[in-house]
Amino acid sequence: MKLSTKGDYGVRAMIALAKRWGEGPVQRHDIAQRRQIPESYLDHLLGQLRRAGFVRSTRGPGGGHELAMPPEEICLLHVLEALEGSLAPMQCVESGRSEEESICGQTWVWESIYGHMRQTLGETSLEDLVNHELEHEQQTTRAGSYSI
Amino acid sequence: MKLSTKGDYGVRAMIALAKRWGEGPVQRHDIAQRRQIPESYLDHLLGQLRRAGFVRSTRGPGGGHELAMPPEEICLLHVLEALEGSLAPMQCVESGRSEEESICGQTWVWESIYGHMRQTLGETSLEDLVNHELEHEQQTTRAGSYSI
DNA sequence: ATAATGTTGACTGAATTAGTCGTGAACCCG
DNA sequence: CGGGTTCACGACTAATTCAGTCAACATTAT
Repeated sequence: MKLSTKGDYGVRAMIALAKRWGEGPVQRHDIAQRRQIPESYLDHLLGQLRRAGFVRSTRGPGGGHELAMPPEEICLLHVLEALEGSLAPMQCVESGRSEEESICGQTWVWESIYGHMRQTLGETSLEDLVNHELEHEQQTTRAGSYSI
Repeated sequence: MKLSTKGDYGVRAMIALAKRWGEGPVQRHDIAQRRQIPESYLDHLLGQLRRAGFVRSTRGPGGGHELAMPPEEICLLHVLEALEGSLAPMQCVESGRSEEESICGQTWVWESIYGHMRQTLGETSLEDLVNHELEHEQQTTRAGSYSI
């Protein structure tokens, strides 16, 4: 039941872009370094995200990548599905074949879990993730600020 | 985010055993056939389930496998964890390392999803699965009973 | 004894994942 | 124009995991 690194990395990259929303293109190299993603691999992910319409890229000096829409309009579910395809934990959950149901016997449980997962991921936008991260940063900054 | 066939097959096998609870040992061959599991692979799964204490096996003629405790005392979560190890969708969800949090940025979402998943799987016993299956069988039987 | 059954671990093939690399294309600047 | 910067794409590879087989062995009923 692991999320692949593809999904993980992809979301990290999107968070990185969301954090710079409105500040012009961010370079691949920059994203890779900040979020610890192999740069040449990041290429593929950005490609998929661009084709899915979430990212806009410009070449040449001063080029880079940026979100194609505001962070609050992009939810985790769509990003992950663009990268990984369906997140369904079992075949029969997606296909809904009742023939297999009698052999498998657990479809209904996984359907429930999958439904909840989709809802949670669907309700969480990049903006939420960024805000959450900013809060966390404030805390650690405040804690360390005695050292001035 | 797929569940491996190991987990799927293992649960199928446990349902098969739960359905025969109290009727003595069931043979590997029987389980494999009913639930469409490769018989030699089922071996491994039963081994793991036995070592985890869910299944009791007896050798020799008339031998086979049976649950080591009543179906209502075995939940899906424990069965799956015995087979697959942790079901955590990401490393950092399990380890709870806050250093990675700042790079990954999505841990809290997955923690929530994982928590819900564990709760659902923990609340679902083999008995529940068997009952659900019996209800479903009744429906299909009733629907076809005009053919007498 | 012997036949039926479970037990174990080594082994293998296939599939998927996780990348790398090279070439090319667009763009900017002088 | 020409050279440096940056993305774009596809071919290729390495590593890992998954799924499954097989053979030798242990235990028990009769």
